[in-house]
Amino acid sequence: MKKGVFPGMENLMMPWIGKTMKHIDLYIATKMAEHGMNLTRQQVILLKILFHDGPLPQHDLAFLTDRDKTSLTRLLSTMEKKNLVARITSPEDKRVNMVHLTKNGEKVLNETAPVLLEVIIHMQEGITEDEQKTVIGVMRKIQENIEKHLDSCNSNK
Amino acid sequence: MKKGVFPGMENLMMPWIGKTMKHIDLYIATKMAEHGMNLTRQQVILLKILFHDGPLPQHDLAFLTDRDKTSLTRLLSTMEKKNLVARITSPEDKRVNMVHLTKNGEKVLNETAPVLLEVIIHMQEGITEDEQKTVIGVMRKIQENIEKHLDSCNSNK
DNA sequence: TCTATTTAGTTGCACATGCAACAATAACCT
DNA sequence: AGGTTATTGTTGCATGTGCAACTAAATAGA
Repeated sequence: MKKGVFPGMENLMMPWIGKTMKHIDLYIATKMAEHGMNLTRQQVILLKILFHDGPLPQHDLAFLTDRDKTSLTRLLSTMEKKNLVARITSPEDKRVNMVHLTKNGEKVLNETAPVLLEVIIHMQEGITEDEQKTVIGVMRKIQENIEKHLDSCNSNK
Repeated sequence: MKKGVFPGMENLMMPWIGKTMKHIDLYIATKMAEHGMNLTRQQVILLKILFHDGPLPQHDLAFLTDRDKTSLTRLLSTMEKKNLVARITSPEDKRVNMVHLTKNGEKVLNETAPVLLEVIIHMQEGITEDEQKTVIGVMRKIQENIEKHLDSCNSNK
């Protein structure tokens, strides 16, 4: 039996993108586990952002990562349990939680870097710069298209 | 604040692919909801496969959709609750559940088709055939790369 | 034949995601 | 000042995902 060919969908990007992303997530998790780390792609990205752009309110983190605030709440809860980040209520605005990278979080991020680099290099083998640019351009275009059509739906209401 | 630019990751495909897929899933869910349907991308794909390739064991469905058998178990449970599919134990091999598309599932799939077509057309606006082929080729290549490296890891053990 | 292994499917646990509804706080505005 | 509105974050509920461990059934092998 052939694997992964949906009837009438062989030439569509959508199924390919979805499946590839699933593979990437699994590969990252596997590689992390190999190095004794228990981190998801999403967690690494959050660590990276916090390292570069310092303590940030949850609202900003959700915006930057294009994630629903409720998803971020739970992602942070997971990471807080692992002592990667810390929530500190802002004194100026008691509604706001400033999210800090902990010492441990910084240490883990550093250990993560070479593993992630290896993953990226492996994934990109045999793919040209031009192809990568095309892929990024198309992804951007798809997102623009979706936002455009979602907006026009909303304005119809 | 700029949205969606991870420090040092602007030129990597990975974050773009992940985010695009999230947008696609949301767009599909929104469009389905607009037409009074409550279906995810994953459910539609399963319906499509069952329609074309008839009743199938869960094992085969998991293999075809490149999904862990446990994920499929729960995906089917959701769909069974909605009366889209039915599990029927095979008389020849009592371990096997043959998954059937129900009458309702077939009806829903038919209603789904035009909506899905619209979504695909919207998403692809302004993207050339060549670009799509490149994207699919790159996705396939990434998956091959990952499988290759995962295999070599396993054989090292 | 009778045990050992393999196979198909489920369940517990952990993780990620979004919508609706909610509480707490701040800002706005009359 | 005081009520209304907006903002920030959490929780309930639903969905999808995978690994480890399990049950039940079939198959292989001694």
